[in-house]
This record gives sequence, C-alpha cells and structure tokens, in this order.
Amino acid sequence: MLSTSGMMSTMSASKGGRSAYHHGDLRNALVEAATELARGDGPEAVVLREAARRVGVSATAAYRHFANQADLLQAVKVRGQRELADSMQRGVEAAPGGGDKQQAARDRLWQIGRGYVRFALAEPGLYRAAFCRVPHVSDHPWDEGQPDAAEHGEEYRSFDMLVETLDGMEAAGVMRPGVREGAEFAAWSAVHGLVMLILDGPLSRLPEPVRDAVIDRTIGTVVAGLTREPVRS
Amino acid sequence: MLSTSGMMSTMSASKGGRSAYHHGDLRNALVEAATELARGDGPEAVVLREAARRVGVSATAAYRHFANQADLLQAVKVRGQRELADSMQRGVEAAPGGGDKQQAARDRLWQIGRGYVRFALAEPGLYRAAFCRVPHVSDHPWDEGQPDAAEHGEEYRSFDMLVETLDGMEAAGVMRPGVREGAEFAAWSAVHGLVMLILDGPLSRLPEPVRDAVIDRTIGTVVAGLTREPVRS
DNA sequence: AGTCCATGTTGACATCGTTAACTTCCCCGG
DNA sequence: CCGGGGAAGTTAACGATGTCAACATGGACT
Repeated sequence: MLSTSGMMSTMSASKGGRSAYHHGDLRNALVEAATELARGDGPEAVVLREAARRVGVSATAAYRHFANQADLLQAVKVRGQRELADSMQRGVEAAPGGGDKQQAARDRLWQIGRGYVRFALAEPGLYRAAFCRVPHVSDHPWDEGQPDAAEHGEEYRSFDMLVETLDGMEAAGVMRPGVREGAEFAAWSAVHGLVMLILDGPLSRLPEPVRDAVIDRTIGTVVAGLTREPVRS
Repeated sequence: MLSTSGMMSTMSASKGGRSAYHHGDLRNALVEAATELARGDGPEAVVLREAARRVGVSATAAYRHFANQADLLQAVKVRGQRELADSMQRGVEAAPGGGDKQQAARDRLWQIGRGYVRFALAEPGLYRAAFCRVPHVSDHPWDEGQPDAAEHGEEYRSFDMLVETLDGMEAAGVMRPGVREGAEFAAWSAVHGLVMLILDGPLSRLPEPVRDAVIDRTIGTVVAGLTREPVRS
C-alpha cells in the first residue's frame, strides 16, 4: 500500500492498457527511461523532459506520477541501489566457498567488497545516481510521507548484506575483539569512498592495473583492521 | 605565470582600480562569491549568474575570466581544497605531540583523520564542492592547457599531508609490514567515504553522538589495519 | 447513457548557461 | 598631447530546463 509500483486504484491497464493517450504504465516507463539516462551520464543527466520525450509523452505528464524531478531521481536512486544489491548477490553466490569456516568468513568480506566495487566501476553513472544527493522531494498528497520509521525500507540492501557478513565473521570468531560495533560503517565508508575517488575524484586517472592494486589494498586494510590476524593477499 | 590570481597584462588596477565600469579584480570577486554559494548549498548552488549578480556585474562579464561555469566551479573546487588543507594544518599544529615517538606517529594519523572529517562536517557545502565532479572545462586560449604533468599541482595538499604522515609512521616502525604501498588511498577512501555517507548519504540522519562514535570507529579501523598493534580508543 | 476523475496535452513563465554585437576606458606609441 | 587598440563590461537574444495553470480525453462505475 505504499507508492512503490504501479498500483493505481481503478485501472484496467496493466499489460496492454495503452490507448495512445493513456499510456497505462507511465510511471515505470519514466523510471526506466530516467534510469537509462543515469546509467549513461550520472544523476545530473536525469532530466525530466528528456525522460518524457523518450517515452513519447509530454513533459508535464510526468507530474501525474512524480512530485518533482527530484522525486523521479529518487526513484532512479532506489533502482540503482537495487541493481547494486542484485549484482553483489550474484557475485557472492558464484563464490567458491570451500576451506575452513574462519577463512570463509574472511573471504566473504573480500567478496562483498570486490562485488561492490565491481558494480560501481561497471555502472558508474547508475552508482553515482544511487548515492547522489536528492535536493528535495516535495510531498504530494499521494506521496504518503517518506518512510522514516523502519530506518530504511528495503533499500540499501547492499548494506544489509554487509551486516550479515560481519555478523558471520564475529560468529566465526575471526573478528578483532571490540570492533564489531560500527564496523559496517567503517567498511562501507572505505569502499564507497574509494569508488567515489575513482569515479569523480583525484583517483580517476589511475592506470587500470594500479587502480586494481589500490582496490585490493583498500579492502585489505579494512579486513586487516577488523580481523585478528593479517591475511594473505 | 599561470592564470591563478588577478595578474592581467597591462592593468593598473590592483587595489583601488574600480571605475564603476572596470571592476579591477573581478575574477577573485567572482570566485569569492561563488565560494560563498558553494559554502551555503554545495556545488549545485554555484550558479554563474547569481555569482555575477552578487558582485554587481552582468552575467556575461564572467566569461572574460572563466571559460565556463564549469571553470568557475573548478576555481571554487581549488579553494575548497585549500581551505581543507589549511584547516587540517591548523589542527595538526595545535596537537599535543608528547609521548614516545611511535605513539606520536600513530596519533598523527588520528589527528589528520579527525581534522579532515571535522572540516567536512563544519563546511559541508564547500567540502562537497571540493570533491564534486566538474563537467568539462572548455579550454580557452588564455587557459593554457590543464596541468596534467606534476600529477596535481599544489591542489590536494591534504593528500600530501596524509602521505607525509604515513611516511612518518613507516619511519617510526609502527606500520604493519608490506602495507605502506597504497596505504594513502586506503586511508583517504575511508574518511572521504565516511564523510560522503554522512553528508549526502544514508548516514545523514545519525544522531550526533552515534555519528561521532562511527567516525572514531572508522578511523580506528584504518589505523588498526595499517599498524602492527591495536591502538587505544 | 451519462458523468467523474485519473491521466495526458498545450501553452506559458522564470531561470540558467552561453553567444553575438556593441560600448567604455585605459595604456602606449606617434 | 592625442588617437588607436584591445581588455573588460554591457545589453539582447537563443535554446533548454523545471514547473504551473487550464484544458482535453476516455475508461469505469452508477
């Protein structure tokens, strides 16, 4: 009953409900188009008029589904977060997973980290959109107050995966004593910062091999900072 | 003899050179105004027309001194970086500095980190501007090719301070063996990422005491990851 | 059959970045 | 001393964007 997917009250349109005037699934179509814009050139490329243009609809039609272009951007953000989490999920599932339990717990942190960075570098525009500042989502009546309770409702699933991983490390007894609390933020900060410095910042011109080494070094530092023993490369 | 400060070829104006028509120091005035805009609301608030308006000059006058608004933004970026480095410098200088040599080397990393974060939280808009993506500085004749050699000419002094600190740690023998290379990027990534998550991202709503704890935890993790022995809180 | 309202449309406005063409004023050589 | 030339500023205009107000359409439900 939230405002998530196209679930308008009385409306037959769901599959072929397009009558050349009433699109039938405009909201999703717009989010789709806007997402492609972000994928191409980041959040600043998410321009409402262009998204509408691509869907073949007038610009103002978008205002039937979004309060703002900020609101549209917010939708793109959510999609970006989802794609990030999905990508990481696939990466983790396709992992070897052998060896002893303790090593596995450590390895999982590595995999999570590498999966995170891999997605960001593969989809720079979308990643930047997923973490961009969204100016101000003006609240419309149908936009029932932003979900403030529940901390973050389903978005930031990538963060949840990180939390689970760290819990697993603690359970396996590989974690340095007393560092569990807040470790998720430390780890997240490191990979997010690394990605941002590479994407927008001063590390953008690093030659690829150096870049990859830096990535491993950064993740390695975090792992070393959180675990009891130093880890092999 | 680069394009840094107001050093126009044949021009008397330097102090009182304002004749109501020829401003005399427009470039600096514009950078100043633009910097204030950024300080207030971040890089997206750096709008060329508004900066010109505040200086009391027509919008197009800015194009005598900047190729683009991107160019203007770039100038703000440089200023932001300088303010960051200055702030960190002051913080480091006002440090106790007692105790044994090894502990001092470790402490300095803490101070650098905290100083970095402190500035970012005190000047969020300017910090975001200092690390924002700048679209494309169209090159004008008087804008003699961007400095690509010398890696980064004087900007990112904060980074240089970090490098010196890490060198000091290695010299003092407190650094975990084999981790020196790339350590600057790992450390930078952690604090930068932390700041971005707090400023623009999902950590923005953290209550202040929790936030401060997270900051210490993040820096602590990096320090632990780079040094031989665990460190006191 | 008739009506209501969600959904789209057209038209207009303010703001922004940017270019073109014109104006001022100061420096420098004759 | 004076007159030209160019640096530095100005006004006018264009295209693009976000957004609002007023109008059109057509499916769903009485």
